[in-house]
Amino acid sequence: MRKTKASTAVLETLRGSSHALTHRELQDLLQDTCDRVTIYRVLGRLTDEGLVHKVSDLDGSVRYASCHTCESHGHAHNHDHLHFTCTTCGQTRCLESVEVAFKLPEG
Amino acid sequence: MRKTKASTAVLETLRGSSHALTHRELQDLLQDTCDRVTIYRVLGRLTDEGLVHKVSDLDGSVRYASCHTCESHGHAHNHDHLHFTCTTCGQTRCLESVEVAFKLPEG
DNA sequence: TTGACAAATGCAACAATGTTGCGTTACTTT
DNA sequence: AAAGTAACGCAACATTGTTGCATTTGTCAA
Repeated sequence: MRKTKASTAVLETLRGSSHALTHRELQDLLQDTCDRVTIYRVLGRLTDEGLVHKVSDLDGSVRYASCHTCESHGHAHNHDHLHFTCTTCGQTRCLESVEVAFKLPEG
Repeated sequence: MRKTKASTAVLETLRGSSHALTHRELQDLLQDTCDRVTIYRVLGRLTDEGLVHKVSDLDGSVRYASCHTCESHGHAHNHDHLHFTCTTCGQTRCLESVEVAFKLPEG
């Protein structure tokens, strides 16, 4: 993946945000840095690379967050952590250090 | 909420399905029973009433499932349970009896 | 440093998903 | 059976995401 104006802008914006951003929010923040199609493509690549992860909210809106804890792990890293969405402000953020326990049924 | 051809058809279809369905899948299953806009509106009402719940998949697709365990509880019931998505067949279903434990951080 | 190749971009067009307005239909209640 | 309103169909619109293709721009090797 090449380092371009668009890809660095998207990644920087996500890294600078405390919470997960939608495509629309990124588009607004990036103004005329690049085309909206490019944002979709950059997000796709960043997600593939594991630098960013895709979160879908309870209401169905899709958000992206930079991968703070696992960004150096390359392709095989995992994104397993909770996401917390505030029902008041609507912001979604990663809770990377909260552990979850559950037991899946047989089979 | 009135009992109409569309609302009963949607609810029956969801109840008859072992897994959560997208709007598109419902539309295909219901054929010419009603308009696609009506399906959206029925799903909205059923969700408000608590007869159905909305699940958004990891990939961002929105699905609906009938509420088996809590459908008689009316407005104040909760939908708290896990959803399991098979990465092979893509089906999503409710795991209503699996308990989850985690500890939210202070504040 | 330069030239070449492939990756990435912009633009236009399209596809899919979800929403709104409005006149008409059909549940439900009295 | 009549009346009132919720729900419907249809058309139009809005938003979100995808694809094709010609052009631009990183990157790597000579």
